[in-house]
Amino acid sequence: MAQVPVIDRSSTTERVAEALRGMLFAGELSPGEPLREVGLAEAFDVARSTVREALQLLAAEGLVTRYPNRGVVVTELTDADIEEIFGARLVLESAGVRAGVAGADLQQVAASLAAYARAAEDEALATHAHLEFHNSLVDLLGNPRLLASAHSLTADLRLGLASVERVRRNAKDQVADHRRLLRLIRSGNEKAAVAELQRHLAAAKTSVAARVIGS
Amino acid sequence: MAQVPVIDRSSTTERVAEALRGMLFAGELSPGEPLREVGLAEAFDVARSTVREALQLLAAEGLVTRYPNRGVVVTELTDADIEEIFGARLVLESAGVRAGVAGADLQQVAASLAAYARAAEDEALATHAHLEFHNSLVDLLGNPRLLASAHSLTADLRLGLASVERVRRNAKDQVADHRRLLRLIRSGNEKAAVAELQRHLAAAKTSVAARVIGS
DNA sequence: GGACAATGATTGTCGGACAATCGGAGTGTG
DNA sequence: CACACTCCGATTGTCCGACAATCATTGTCC
Repeated sequence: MAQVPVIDRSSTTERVAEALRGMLFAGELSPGEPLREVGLAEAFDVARSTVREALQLLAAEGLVTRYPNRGVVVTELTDADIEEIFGARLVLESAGVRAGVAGADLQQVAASLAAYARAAEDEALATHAHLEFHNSLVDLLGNPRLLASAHSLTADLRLGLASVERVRRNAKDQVADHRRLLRLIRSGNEKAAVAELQRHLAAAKTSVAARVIGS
Repeated sequence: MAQVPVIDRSSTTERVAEALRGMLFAGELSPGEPLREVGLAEAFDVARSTVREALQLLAAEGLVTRYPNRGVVVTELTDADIEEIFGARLVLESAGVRAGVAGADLQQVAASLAAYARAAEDEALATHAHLEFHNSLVDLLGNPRLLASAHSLTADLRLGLASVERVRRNAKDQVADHRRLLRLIRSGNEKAAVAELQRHLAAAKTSVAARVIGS
């Protein structure tokens, strides 16, 4: 069978959810902003029930929060949330790093790092590529369920970051930071690699917390 | 304010989902069994849209699986699923064990073990208490998101176990097994504690796999 | 000024409707 | 008999309209 054009077989609900995800990550919707069912239904020209299902999907992913009888709002990250997210990431990613040190194939991690380096100039792309590198560490465990958890965690973070003006450090430095981590994994020194990851995440956490809180 | 009876403020959707969860864990619905929207709507005497929302909730939890245009069936665990679940549990629970060795408060773990010991005689209760003990290990990390992941993993397992006749080992032995793990955590020997957990989970995995596959 | 009642907006739930899709039964063809 | 095709019933996906329940807010009264 030769090249066949891809047919979109997704449901309306899924397409609405995807559209909202895009708006969320693009920062077009700010944390705390209410998402009204009727308004969205009219805007997308779909039925209210379809919007409800899409919102429930996003709620399950943690991107939006449902307040019973009062509607859905874009999830707002508290400092406790940020603490939790980075704590969970440390658990998952350090497990991935250990797997890497123990011999898991690092090809995908290297590819993610290269993609990150290429995207470093573009703000929006860089954030995505950066988090994908971290997720690729978790993927060293070869466990789809853990990878899904990691994706969920980083998605929540993107949510908080999208709406904030980017005062990021020199992009080159950022990439170099991650290159060092990969080098440590390759060196086989588990202690050092995990310690570097921990240091990196701790720094990122304070950076994120400073930007998100009180916004 | 004196004793006030608790008012059920849950939505109809949530109550339907809870009812289905109960039936799932009780084994009244077998893996692979289709859940028809109209049938459930009539059985619970609610609207079809309400059933749809409840099913979407359960699908997000992984208890049921949605096949587009063909409906929802009780999730069937393949051997790959079991591999994944136990792999993920090892990551989460070993992280919890490390936190315990490092000094996290073990009171809740001890309480879960005691509850397990009390419930050991009743088949259904014991399964639940057993998994709650393991979840309490993850809770040593003090991270609600990781605890939620652990709950999701063990819930999926209960699903597979509920429908299978229980050929379990002597309950006393089971409890003693876990008591040993707690003792190792208290001893402060990280290596030994993690190794014991790994051994325990590996044994459980083969036991579960033998019971679930080909059912 | 604060308890309280009226109001308006929004969600939660219901019922019915219909097109799209799927699996399977039946039919024909080689 | 194996295979391809068509038709059909069952079920889901999506839409619409309706209404009670709930909440935040505004306005009222003492």
